Amino acid sequence: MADERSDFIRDIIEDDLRTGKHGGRVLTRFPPEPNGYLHIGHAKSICLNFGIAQQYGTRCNLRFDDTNPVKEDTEYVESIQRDIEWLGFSFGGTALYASDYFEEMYQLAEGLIADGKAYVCELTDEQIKEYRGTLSEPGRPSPWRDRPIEDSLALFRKMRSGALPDGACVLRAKIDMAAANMKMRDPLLYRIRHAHHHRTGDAWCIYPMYDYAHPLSDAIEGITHSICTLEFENNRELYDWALEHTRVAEKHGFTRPQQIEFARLNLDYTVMSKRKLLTLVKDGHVRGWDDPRMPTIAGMRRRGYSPEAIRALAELVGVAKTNSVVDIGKLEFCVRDDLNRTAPRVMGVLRPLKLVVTSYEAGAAGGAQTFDAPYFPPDVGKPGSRPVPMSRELWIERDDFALEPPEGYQRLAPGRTVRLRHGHCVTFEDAVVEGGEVVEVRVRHLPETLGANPQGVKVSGVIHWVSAAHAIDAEVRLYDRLFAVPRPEDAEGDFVQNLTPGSLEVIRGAKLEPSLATAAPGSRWQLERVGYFVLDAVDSQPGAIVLNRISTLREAAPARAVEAAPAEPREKNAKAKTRPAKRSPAEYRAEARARDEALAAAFDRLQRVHGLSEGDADLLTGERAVAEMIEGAIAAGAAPDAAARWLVNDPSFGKAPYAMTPANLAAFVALPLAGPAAKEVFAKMRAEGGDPRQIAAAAGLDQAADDGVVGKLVDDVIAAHPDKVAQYRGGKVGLLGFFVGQVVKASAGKASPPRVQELLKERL
RNA sequence: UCGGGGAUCGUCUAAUGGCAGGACGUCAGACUCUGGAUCUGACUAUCAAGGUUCGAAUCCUUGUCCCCGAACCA
Repeated sequence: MADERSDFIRDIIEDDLRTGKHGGRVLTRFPPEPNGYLHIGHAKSICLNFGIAQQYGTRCNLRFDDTNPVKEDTEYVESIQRDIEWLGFSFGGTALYASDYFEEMYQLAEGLIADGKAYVCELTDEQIKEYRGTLSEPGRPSPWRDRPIEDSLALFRKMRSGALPDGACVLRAKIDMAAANMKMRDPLLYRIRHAHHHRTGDAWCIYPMYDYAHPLSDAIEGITHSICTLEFENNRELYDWALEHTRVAEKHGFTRPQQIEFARLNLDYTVMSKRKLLTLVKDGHVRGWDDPRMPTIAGMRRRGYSPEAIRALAELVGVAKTNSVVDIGKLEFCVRDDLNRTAPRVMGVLRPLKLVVTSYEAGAAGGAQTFDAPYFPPDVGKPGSRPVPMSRELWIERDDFALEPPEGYQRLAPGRTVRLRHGHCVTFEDAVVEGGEVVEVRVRHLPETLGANPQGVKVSGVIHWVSAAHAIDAEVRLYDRLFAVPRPEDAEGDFVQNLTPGSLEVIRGAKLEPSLATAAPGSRWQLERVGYFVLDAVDSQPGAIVLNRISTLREAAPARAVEAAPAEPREKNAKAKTRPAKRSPAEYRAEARARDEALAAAFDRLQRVHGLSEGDADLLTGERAVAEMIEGAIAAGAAPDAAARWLVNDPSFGKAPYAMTPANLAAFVALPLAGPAAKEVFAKMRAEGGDPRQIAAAAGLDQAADDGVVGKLVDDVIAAHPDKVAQYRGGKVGLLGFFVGQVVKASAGKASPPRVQELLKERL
């Protein structure tokens, strides 16, 4: 893997490696819950986590997140392992299980209780919900929150002992019922579940919640980068809380893992949620989890998609934090791109029409002749060929003959000559029509046209064919997109209403060339001019071949059906509608001034006395610290507009308290500093305090470089980039910024950019 | 008492104050014993407005839109 692509997660890992954050270790994990089949969205995550492990020469743990016995099953454990290995990744043959850590998690929970960090709560689930408050209202503490530690400990042990029924009580973290992040309002750590677990059997009747089990599992294994999807952003604070207060990583001699969230894969014309996929299976809209129309790994495998194609898609779509919906065409591209290079070409006719070559001898063998046809076209450059028998009676595709050809039709029609792929050219003689339908076409072959074009005759195209006497029959299953609309989950009503009505078409009398008789189930082929197909791994038998269409060939414009996908206005989702409106920072500042006369007075003064704009005055009077800073600086002699500019454009505005004094600020704005140098000094003064003159002097920024020095740097930069200079002189004036940047960089920030620009313009 | 994220060609994704680039797609052409593949060319973007700066996709402000969070699910 020479040019490994990067992304923001790999950037973080690189940084951590550089700084030695995890002692140079990298360890990822893929943590599915065994409650469903893996789908293409999981594939992206698998490629990410296992891909990183490969790239850094480490391991990715497959860990089943099996903390909810009522939903989980070994059937899923097995399918998940199979799918990961099929995708081409290795987890060392042994999967890990969160349930293996139940005892340690339990002990750590007792520790939390002993530290006063957790308590047993006897509120009912309705009460817990009620006490939790809402998005815009704080919660109230549970009456059990401050019960004695000993009581909680005894009760927790009783929970474990099995003496308590489901729902009697739960273990909760004691964090903050008023936290703005609802995940931190005393979240549940353990609940009672008298249920049989697929691995631990009946050993436990209490089970840890995800938010507790997950960080602990990561830490126990020594995971360094715990990569998950965006919806867990709110959980990160709790993830860190659990690590901090159990100190579990430290107990295992590891650094604490870091949770990083990325955007899950969404594909248009597809649904991806486990619940909806389960509905499709259970309600019989598809033939099972491995139905070739399903976006499951098992479905795509049966459809004939290769692991390489799926990995290529993951590579193609990249990793970022933007919610996105990937064009399903990208998947199709990856599939075709892979198959073009790997699938041998053979011939097969889906909807047969009899073609009689009258110039051939009559009889069963029909003056048989055999062509040696290569499996791959020259551009693919792979070896191999097979014999293709030819005879008097052939099958051709019904679509490849037209009595009245439409414009641009490059196939057989009255008066025309076409090439039989790998064989002769044939010229139309006659068509037999019965009941308005063409039932037979008669042609004469041109003997000298094997490997050569006929003299003086136009060849209207190339069509595929199969010798009728030698053909083998096959069932062909043509799959289309499962959903007819780009976003099946968006439309109101049930998503199954958006199913494509004929997403599976079964053709029974297809005719294949005889070489396919020995093809292996699961093998992939291109039926030339028709598409890519795979012998169905389940239903295809020797003598009774079943082909699944993996994909059509890419079709050029004239043949392609115009598919209009009108962009319906998206409807806001139901949850978004219930969310309370937020107030803006501007509203908060206005409220602060209404509350605080001093702020209101400053707001007024800054505008009327010091001449600041209303906008700046507003920003500077939202809180005391800022108002005092600007007014203090002005009192110390600072120009009001300059001081205001620096405060208002401060990247840390409102994020951190000022370390500088108003006098520092006043001294700063009086300094003859500009450009990056000024920013550097301001940032340091703001963060650490101190006299800006000293800061500037210490950094050597108190004096701008003189023209002589700058002039030399300009000459150096011009000499170092002759190609850019040529482009600039050729009219690419945008490059001026590039040159200025180079010179300023070379001067370590001392050159004055406006002066550099002048000098550059003179000399370019 | 609301909090956390996000917005760059039609789509996905780069550019971490200095040339808005790549891929998919679309269109046009070349080539072709697959209407495939390949090749060439074209197309199209920084959510909006203000500000800072020699220079802004990137920094600041305001606004708009989207996603996530109130399971004893993960």
